[in-house]
Amino acid sequence: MSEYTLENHPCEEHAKLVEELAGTLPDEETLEDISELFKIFGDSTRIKILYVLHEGELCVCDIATVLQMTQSAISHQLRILRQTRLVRTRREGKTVYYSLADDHVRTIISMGIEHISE
Amino acid sequence: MSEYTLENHPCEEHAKLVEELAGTLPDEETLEDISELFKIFGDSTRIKILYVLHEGELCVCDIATVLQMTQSAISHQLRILRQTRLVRTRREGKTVYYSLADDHVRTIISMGIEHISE
DNA sequence: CTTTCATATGAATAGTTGTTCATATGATTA
DNA sequence: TAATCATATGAACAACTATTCATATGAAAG
Repeated sequence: MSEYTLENHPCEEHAKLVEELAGTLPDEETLEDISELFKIFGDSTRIKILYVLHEGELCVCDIATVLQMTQSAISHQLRILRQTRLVRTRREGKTVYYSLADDHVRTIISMGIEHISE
Repeated sequence: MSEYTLENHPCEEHAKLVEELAGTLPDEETLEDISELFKIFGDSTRIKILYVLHEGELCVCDIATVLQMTQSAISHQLRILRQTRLVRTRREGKTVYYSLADDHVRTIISMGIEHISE
């Protein structure tokens, strides 16, 4: 027995507050989506990719060169960024150019940088 | 051979741009710190904890009750949030109250919510 | 001092994730 | 059509992580 319920709650006085909060909590799916979004930013390779795309579009091999990583590793990460719609692609012959999907991504990165530099 | 260098780069025309970007990229440690920060937000349990603390301080067992999880699981996650200075603690007898460390945390969560609702 | 309560933590485990290697796809050029 | 180039992807593996269970700590009450 270690999972508390609203019935056997040990801090009796908090019961009302707890019940209220349980009501205001967004649904599981939404909270899952939010954490999934942040999970994308929680990898230094992906942060680096997003950072270099900050300036403008780049092709896959250019990103690999700048970050000194293999084309495969970069491509795998770009797939994740593409699936979560954080980056956009543009094809030009054999080359595929990647760029940030919108300014939202920029803002989130800036937010992280700001928090770190304190 | 799959790791590109500035020397054997296949997209000759991009060489200059690539070299420039390599220079503007923040140092490894900073980028690691930023991704580490986002990694904290990349777990739904921690997001939920931060969300319920949004309203005000709560003790460990109250958080466990609201989130319908074990005290142990919550305590482990609170340790991570404490170590990364995203939450603060205040002791009152046997009870330990947790609250958000600063408004920065609030802003980041709002950011995530905003991005999701599109 | 013993018991009880709230919280913290170590060890174990199951699930997840990032990179590598090999190979496939899809577009250009010879 | 064959060869080459840029990119994508599947499988495998190593590293990491969140939860559970058992137990420890530390404070209050009896």
